[in-house]
Amino acid sequence: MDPTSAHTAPEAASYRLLIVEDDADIRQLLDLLLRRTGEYAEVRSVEDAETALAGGSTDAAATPGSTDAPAPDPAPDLVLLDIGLPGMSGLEALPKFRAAWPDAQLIMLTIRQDDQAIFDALCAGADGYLLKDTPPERLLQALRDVRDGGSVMSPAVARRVTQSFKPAAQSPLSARETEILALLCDGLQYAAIGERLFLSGHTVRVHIRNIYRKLHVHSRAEAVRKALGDRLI
Amino acid sequence: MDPTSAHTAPEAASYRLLIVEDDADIRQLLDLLLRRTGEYAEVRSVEDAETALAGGSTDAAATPGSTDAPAPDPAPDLVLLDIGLPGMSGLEALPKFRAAWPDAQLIMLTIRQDDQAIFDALCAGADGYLLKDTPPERLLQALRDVRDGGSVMSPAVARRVTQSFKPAAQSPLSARETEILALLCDGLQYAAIGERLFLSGHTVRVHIRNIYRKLHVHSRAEAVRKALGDRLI
DNA sequence: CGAACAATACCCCATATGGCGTATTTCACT
DNA sequence: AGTGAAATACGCCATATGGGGTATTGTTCG
Repeated sequence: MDPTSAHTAPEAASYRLLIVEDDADIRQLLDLLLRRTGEYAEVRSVEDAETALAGGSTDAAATPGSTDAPAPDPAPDLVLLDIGLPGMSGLEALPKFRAAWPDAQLIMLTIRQDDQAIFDALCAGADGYLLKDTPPERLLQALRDVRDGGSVMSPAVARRVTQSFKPAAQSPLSARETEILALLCDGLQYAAIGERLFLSGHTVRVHIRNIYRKLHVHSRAEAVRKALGDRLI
Repeated sequence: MDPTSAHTAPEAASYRLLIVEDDADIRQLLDLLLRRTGEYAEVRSVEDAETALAGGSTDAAATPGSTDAPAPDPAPDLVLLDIGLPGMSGLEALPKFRAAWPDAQLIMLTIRQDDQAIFDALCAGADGYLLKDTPPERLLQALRDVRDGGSVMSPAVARRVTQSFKPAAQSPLSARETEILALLCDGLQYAAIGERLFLSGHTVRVHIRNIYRKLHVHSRAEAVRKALGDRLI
């Protein structure tokens, strides 16, 4: 029943963490928190993406057990990545991390919760998105969820994401126009749409003309883009 | 620090739950679990969507405090909705619930974790998606997150969702073709694309022809649909 | 070294598209 | 009773589109 122990397998194989966070205080706090759990074979924390990709370790001194041998740093299994980094931003770093460690779980850990950052990160291939105000217990739980093959999003982030799937609140289009727009998105041409709906091609054309006017577009390509982007269909 | 008390405001205003679940055992278990917290002004549980929308209560007998007056059932603030319901499915019920209670949070609580169910539900306007194997403590935490304005997804569900944002693993298109496809999605025509890329319209046309062949489409509309749907751009 | 592909550029041509009209009917709202 | 929007249908016409070719130049890979 204890939520902190649920799903916590008896120390799965070696599992390596990498923290990329420029703020020294937060970085060391995270480093300490995650080390203390004893759940991870390695916790490495660096201050920027360049260092992470180069293999260096900012807080190496905080790891008494490690030798000074420049171990060829095995791939991390999970990366906690800040967005607001000096130099290469977390968003720019995402694809590079993905290329460097294809099997690593890349989790954003940032203060930003605007749509821009969230969807940029997800579209760049982030496997999760946590906010920095996540309480320690929940952060640990989230990382366990990721280790178990799941993904995680802070509730505020999940809200943005679920909202993004919702159909447009109010479409400027009539029911008939929406119906025709859907067929247009399927690539059907005037006559074909007409056959489906038992209309003349002329009528379909008028409808599409009205759709273009209402959506402020001038071509099928733009109409399809807007229809899919704004979830009009 | 206790994760079960974090974010739990001192009994916010009245907050009503509605559970729609056909399995009597599960329904009563949920009902009991949620009532016991004392966090909710009302916990109503019904066995199908029709009953929920009609205002009836299957487990009314389990609510000793309630009178037999047919109260005009105030709108619930949060609905836990199963998908595999007898009669109207949870997916069909979603829009009706949304229409009946525009401000309610509609959270799926189901055993299904296939892409079909998940994305159907989200596209139909679900505010969250939890799996039935969610441990009780985590279910309660999730509902608190929802009450606080967030959304929730079980890790396995969140995984599917985050994956859906990732760019296509391997596109059949060359870099140049991808570039041209992007401009095509913007609604530009041959000549305009050519101007942007310092190409002749003829060349653009050949590229687009090749794109069509590789994507198995025959029109701009289909190409745009596929490009956006498969995240080729 | 040859095959295959990517990228560039041009040709012909039937058809689809989109901008501009007009017109009728129905239905809702004022 | 009138105004407007939606849905139906038709016209003209310049241009864009897509299916079919050919050709040259590189690069890459076996």
